[in-house]
This record gives sequence, C-alpha cells and structure tokens, in this order.
Amino acid sequence: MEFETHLKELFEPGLQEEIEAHSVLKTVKADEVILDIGQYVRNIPIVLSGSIKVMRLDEEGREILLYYVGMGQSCAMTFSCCMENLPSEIKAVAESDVELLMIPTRFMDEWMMKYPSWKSFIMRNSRERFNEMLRIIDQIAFQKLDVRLINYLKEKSETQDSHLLNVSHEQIAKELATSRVVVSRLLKKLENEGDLLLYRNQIKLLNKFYE
DNA sequence: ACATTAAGTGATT
DNA sequence: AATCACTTAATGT
Repeated sequence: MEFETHLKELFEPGLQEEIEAHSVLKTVKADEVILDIGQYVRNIPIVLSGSIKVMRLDEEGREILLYYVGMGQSCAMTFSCCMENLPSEIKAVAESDVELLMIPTRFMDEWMMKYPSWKSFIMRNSRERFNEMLRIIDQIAFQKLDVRLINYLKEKSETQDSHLLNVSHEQIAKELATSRVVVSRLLKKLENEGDLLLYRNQIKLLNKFYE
C-alpha cells in the first residue's frame, strides 16, 4: 500500500517504527462523520488516501466549510485541541472513502521532542492550513473591497460629471479605510482588464467600466 | 540636477 | 487584505 512509501519520505526510520507499533489503520466510508463538535480528540489522524472536509457550524446550525484535509496531511485543529485536551470545535466528515492512520494523542509531546521530522510535520501542517484559510478570507474580503472601490469610482464620476477623476490612490485608500498599496493593486487589475486608465493623480474611466 | 511625492512590486504575515 | 521594504515614474523647485 502507498502508506509505507509515503511515510518513508516523511519520517525518519525510528519514528516510522513507532508509528507502525502504535497507530491504528482505520477506513471510513464517504459521508461518515469522523469527528463531531464537542467530542474529545483521542487520536491524531493522518490521511493516507481520500480526503476529509472540516467544517464548523454557524449560529443557525448551518455548516460552513473550513478546509479539506488531503493525503499526507493531518488536521491542524486536532493538534491544538488534543494538546490542551479540549473538546473539538469542528466537525470532520469523510469527503470520499478515506484511509486514516490514527495515532493516540499521548505520543504528541514525546515525539515532538524526540523526532525532528514529527515536529516539522506538525509545523508544516499548521502553516498549510493557516495559509489556506487566509486565502479564503482574503478572497471574501477582497471581493467586498473590489465592489466598494467600483462603487466609489462610479459615484465620483457621477458627482464630478466626468470620466476623468482627479484623485490619488492615497485619497481613495483613506476614504475606503484601506491602504494605498491595496488600492493601487486593485486599480492596476481594473486597468489590465481594460476598465480604466491610470495616470498620476488621475483615473480615466472607460466605457467598459460602466457595462 | 535634486528633492519630494505618487504609484508599482514582491515578499511576508 | 495589510504591512514592509524597495523600486520606478512624475513633478516641483
């Protein structure tokens, strides 16, 4: 099974033996709940095949997708939960049929000290997760600002009754409560898409902008 | 020619 | 998205 080959690249020999000795292989069918909110984490899962979706519930009990955990990855939330022995804040469901390697949480501390590769595995996972969620948040926030900027420009051209706006990126940033760099990037994107032209202290809105 | 300010970019968090 | 650090372009003196 590719479980062996995959782990050999990831962990040093001593740790591989420990994993084999202490972990339990578990297979989960698609749509099966692996970890529910409020449950205590007893095992650190490592996904060998398939993928898991991790979500949380909002006030109305609707499910919000946080991220997917794919092969060779582990769930970052379980790390923090099991360290402090706190109940899970998240719900994990098998997206497809999944093969999991379940490692009892009691090995966390010990392996952390003993095996550099375990530590970097945990670190890498946390970082990947963090970056992925950051990207999602940025996309949502970015779209909001994108719309706000476009509305701002439309309003401005209306009140000034002109397609040529005399305004600096810095001024716009101030009005939209953001940074100049962000405005510059957004405007640059609009320029590349052919919606407007940029000059120093001036922005020319093209016909395409109003479509 | 030199200083100052606006805008562009890449990398990081 | 925000911030930093740095570059490049435009303007003013």
